[in-house]
Order: sequence, then structure tokens, then C-alpha cells
Amino acid sequence: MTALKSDFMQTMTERGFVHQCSDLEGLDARFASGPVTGYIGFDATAKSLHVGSLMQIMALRWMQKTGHRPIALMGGGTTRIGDPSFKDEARKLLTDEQIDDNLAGIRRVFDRYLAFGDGPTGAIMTNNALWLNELRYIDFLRDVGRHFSVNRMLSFDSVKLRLDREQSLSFLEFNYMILQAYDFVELHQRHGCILQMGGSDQWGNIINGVDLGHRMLDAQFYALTTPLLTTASGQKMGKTAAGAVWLNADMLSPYEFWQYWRNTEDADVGRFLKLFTELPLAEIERLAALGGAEINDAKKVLATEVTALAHGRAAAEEAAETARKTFEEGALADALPTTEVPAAELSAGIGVLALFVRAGLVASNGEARRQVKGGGLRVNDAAVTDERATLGPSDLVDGVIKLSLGRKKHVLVRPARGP
RNA sequence: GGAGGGGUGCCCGAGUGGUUAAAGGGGACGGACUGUAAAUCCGUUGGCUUAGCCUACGUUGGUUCGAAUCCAACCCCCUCCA
Repeated sequence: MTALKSDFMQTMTERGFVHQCSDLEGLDARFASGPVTGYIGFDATAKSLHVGSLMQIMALRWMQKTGHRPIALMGGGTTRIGDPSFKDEARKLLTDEQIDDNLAGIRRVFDRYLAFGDGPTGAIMTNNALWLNELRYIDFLRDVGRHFSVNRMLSFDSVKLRLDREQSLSFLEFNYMILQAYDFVELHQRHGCILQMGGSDQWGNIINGVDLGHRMLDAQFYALTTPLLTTASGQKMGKTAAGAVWLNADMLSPYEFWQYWRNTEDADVGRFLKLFTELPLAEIERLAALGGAEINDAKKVLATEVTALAHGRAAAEEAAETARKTFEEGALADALPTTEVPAAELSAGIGVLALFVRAGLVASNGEARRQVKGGGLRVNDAAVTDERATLGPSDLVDGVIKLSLGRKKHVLVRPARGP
């Protein structure tokens, strides 16, 4: 491979961000010759982004760090349609209120990773609802639609799954890729954007935008995709028992976020350090080379660094300390997730099962019962054997009752002063 | 509009009148082993006031002592025809 000239492309390549690129050398040359504006689109399908988007966020961050201008494009318009790429069935349509709500949450995530501003490398956040909602149908078809071949659109892998499974692909969804392509053109005209990045599942959509730039504006656009991230054992990233690993603290606490990274598989440590932290490569190599139980130190560094980016250094260190106390000393760390129970209720006695449900460790009494049978529940580190047991003030240790599910999940129950 | 096929638990998928809360697999969770890892093995996997009761096989009715299984209407999806 030819040596890359630009810091950005060099970094992306050696840290493992690059999956496919429409023109690696051409893009590298553009990055080497001055500030480049590039964007990534984010759908507003949830109130926060999760680790599945973290690689894209880091890519934007690196752009800014290496002297370029990143654009985070909110899909306020396209989310009203729903991206069919590689989906086996249509997504439920969200209402406009839900979308606006989601956008507000996502915005807070980006504030932590990008510096927004007007300077040449100031990040921009915009929303494609700005132009998509105003489109006039016939004009749009004539200006943009004529550049698309249905034959070609049907040939994309991203829609193959749907067609092969004989699931309906509605005309609404089919338009998604056209609108995404058009976003690229708009961003070029508004901000001089010439690059779109995204996950590998976005390749088809992105390349459509590159083509459209050619045809409508005779402009040279570039596409760069990141690999689909799976763990070494082949699982999709970002799922835990509780659901997705969110980047917003109000949806997943920094402590739980830290725990997620702490439990990384051995084989993934090096890869994740490169993608999700900004530690120098030499340091990463050293950490990833640790063998046996020592690799746990590398995992702690990983967890703390990633958490520091998402929630701030202080929160990351607190999470690390909480974990240290809990797991290494077996001590009570009072920063563990906490559930409050009115003191009066506690005095009256609460059933163990109910309390575990209250704490959110299990979904129902039934599940709690099953866990008791399997030996998975503990109160103050003693296994629960009697599902009918009740807990009261006498179970408080240092003012709290510690509930555990398995060896890793702990919640503290605190009596709350009654009214 | 016509003809045919189909809609089952988190997902895939069996089941065509009765021990069917529904085989099997995947995923997930717990246990053992470890290093808060992986692999492996074991268990669990609708809810509840759990020897019982309730809810569940697209929806709503019907037949029957008894239905996911039979009938009718409706909704949705697929294929072919117009």
C-alpha cells in the first residue's frame, strides 16, 4: 500500500477505522492539502446514541483533531422514512414529536465529543429536515430523481435481504437512499462538504451520494466506511442484559458504561483501544500484549479512557474506583447503582423477590424465583435460598442492603426518609 | 379485482382437535471452571397472591366437553394473473 500523506487518513488506517474507500489516494491528497469538510449522518431512532455509533463519533473527532471540519448530520428528515438498508422488515414509523425528542438527547452526546464553532475546524451540527421537509415533489423528481436508475438501486446488497426474503419494501423506504444521496449534495452546497463516512452497511447509500454529486454538480465526492464491529466471538457490539449500551448518562450510568468496557473479551482489547481511545499506538501495543490475567489491567485502562470521553474524567475515575472496591476488595462501594425504598415500607418488611424487582435486577417476580433456584441472587453477599424471605431494617449494613444478581450486577437499596 | 401460499413465544422454526405454556435451534440470563475474559459443561427462559390461577399461537366471532389446530369475516405479507 502506498504511504498515506495526511494525518487523518494515516490515523484512520492504523487505528482500524477503514473498511472501504471510494478513492483512498485521492481522498488522502485532499486531506493533505488543507482542511476538508466531511460528514456522518445519524438517525434519530432513539433518545441517545449507543456504542454502535461510537466508531463514527470517534471518526468525526479525529477529523477535528487533525485539523478538519466534521459535520454531524441529524436525520430529522430521513428518520421520518426509516432506512431499509439490511433490515429484514420495515421499521415502525416514528412520530415527529418522538423524533424531535430523540434529536435533543443525541445532541447532548455530541457536545462531549466535538467542539462546535465557526472556525475552520469548528464542528457543525445540522439537520436534514431543514431541506428535506421543504422539498417539492415534482421539482425534486426532475432535478434529482432522474439521476437514479431503479435497476441499479435494486441491485444493492442493502435491499437484497428484503427482496430475497420476499418481504415488502415500500416505496417510502425505497426513497431513503435517494434522500441520503441528496443530503450529500446539500451539504456540499451549504458547507463545502466532500466526504461522507459511515458504517459499512451505509456503503450503498453513500456511494449513491458520490454518484449524485458527479451528475448534478460535477463535483468529486468521497466515501469512507468503517468496518462492522463485532466482538472477537462474533457478537454484535453494544448489547447487554439491560439493553443497548447508551452514551447518555441518564440512560446508562457511567459506572455501568465502565463495566461494559471492563468486560471486553481478551481478543478485542487492542482493537478497541485503537478505535475508542486516543492513547498513543505504542502504549496500546504494550497494553494489548499483556498476557493472562494481566490483560485485565489493559481492560481497566480501556474502560476508564472510553468512559472519560463519554462522561468526563472524574466520572470515569469514580466508576473505576467503585469497581475496584466492589470487585477487588469485596467492600461496599457506595457509588454503586442505588434504589431508594421508603423507610416505613422497609420497617414493615419487603419480600426479597419484590425488592429485586424494585432494584431493576430482574424483570418480574417469576424471574426472581428462577434466579433463586439457580442460585443467582444474593443479599449482602449471602445467597438467597428462601424466596419467601422478607427483608427489613435488620438487614441494613452501613445503612444499605446490597443486592446482587450473578457476580457482576450489584444494586444498593437505601431507606429513604419518609414524608 | 381473480387464483394460490402464509402470519406461532426475544428471533428462527416445528406443531393441523385433547397430558401443548407449545418440539428443536439461536440469543439471553444464572451456576460450575477462571482472570469481572474466551471456550466448555449444567440449569433457566409468559405473568401472578405458584400443589392453583390467569394470559398467549395476526384480529374478531363461531363449532366443540375441549381449538394454535375446524368454520366465518376482517387485517397484513408473498407469488402469479388482470
